[in-house]
Amino acid sequence: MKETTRGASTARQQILDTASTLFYHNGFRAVGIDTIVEQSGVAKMTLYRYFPSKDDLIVAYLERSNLSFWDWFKQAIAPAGDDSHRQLYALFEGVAALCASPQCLGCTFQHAAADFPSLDHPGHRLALDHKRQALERLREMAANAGAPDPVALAEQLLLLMDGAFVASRMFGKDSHARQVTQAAALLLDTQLPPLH
Amino acid sequence: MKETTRGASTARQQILDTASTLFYHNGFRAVGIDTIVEQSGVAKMTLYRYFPSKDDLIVAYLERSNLSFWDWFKQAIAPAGDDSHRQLYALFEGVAALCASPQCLGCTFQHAAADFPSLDHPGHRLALDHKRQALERLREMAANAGAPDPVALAEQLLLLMDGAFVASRMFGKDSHARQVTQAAALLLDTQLPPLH
DNA sequence: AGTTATATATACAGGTCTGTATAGTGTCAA
DNA sequence: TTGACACTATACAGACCTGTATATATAACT
Repeated sequence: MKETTRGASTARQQILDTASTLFYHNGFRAVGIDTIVEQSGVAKMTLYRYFPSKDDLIVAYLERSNLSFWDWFKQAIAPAGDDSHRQLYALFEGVAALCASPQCLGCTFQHAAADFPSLDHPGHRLALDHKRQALERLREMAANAGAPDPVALAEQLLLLMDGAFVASRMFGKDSHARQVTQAAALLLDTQLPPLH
Repeated sequence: MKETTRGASTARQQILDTASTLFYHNGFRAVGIDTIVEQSGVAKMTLYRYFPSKDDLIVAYLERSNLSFWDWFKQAIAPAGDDSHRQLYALFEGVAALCASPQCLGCTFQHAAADFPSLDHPGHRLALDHKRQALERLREMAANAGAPDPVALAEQLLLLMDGAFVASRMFGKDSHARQVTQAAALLLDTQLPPLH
């Protein structure tokens, strides 16, 4: 049998799209199910069919956000080809550009960790997973680029990246997040062998 | 007339202390007035006498948090004496130590900005004010230390500091926030004239 | 003793929240 | 035509939220 009819998947998509915007802009606790129902144009029972609880919806949103992040990540480093050193430069140019875009409101995983302090909550757990993935990916790139201590470099770079997202959330598109490129470049220049 | 009797000020203090812990741990929206009333041991009407609305209580909390931060700041740079260059080193050793302490749960102004996205909300406004003060203070120190571009250096350092607080909130006391000292030192070494 | 200010206890109004219950509509396929 | 399925519309339960109303107790100062 066809497992999804046309209407079924679009309703779910519509709910998730609406919830994403609302969660990202207003925070998880500030957005009620009723608001998502109204703005998505579906019936409440349809929402609860696809997402049995609000937490389930939050989890679906965060999982999709994680995938979106890695799509963005790949695209940001793509111009640098296969050279990890250049990829890291390109990445932090991408971060600055992202934070300068008007629709950027910081990192949703930061907000999830703050909104759900308990480590048991799936929101906090997914936020942690996301940051661990970021650390691992940065470590890998740093190692490929020849860093003597790739773990340390990756951790320092993630500090800058998260700092940039904080700045973006607080100050908007004209924040000091623009300095992330320069700061990352200095860390890279000091801890990587020179570009050949 | 004496404007405050003994009991009056301790009740207000008790309310503010309790609210501080709860807001910092659980977030602003997650904590209800009734919870603060219960845990502080005062009557609800007493709370509303000192703080006519929850927003007023939040404002009082954030203003006191700002003062606490600058107390901590002064104490963190005190061992470095009057030398701005050494003060900046000491500051970021202090940030790493703070983030490594078990009671650290990140920066409450980050949480305020995320919880209250509207720039009109006093919570967001106070968060912005706090970060602007931090930028200005760092710029001043960078200038005193002889930085050719003190604004840029201050902005880069604030990225690191906020990144460290994010790490602390997410990962707890054993986070990559420890790398903030090393990263800041590299930025300082590159952008300040050498220590005499 | 009497006045005033401070704090308590408790109940409640009116709103919002998550999640459920119920009944009905429209569509597609056998 | 019948039945299965996705979706809609609406009402509601039960909890929690902010803020107020009311009546009372306590303590200090005159």
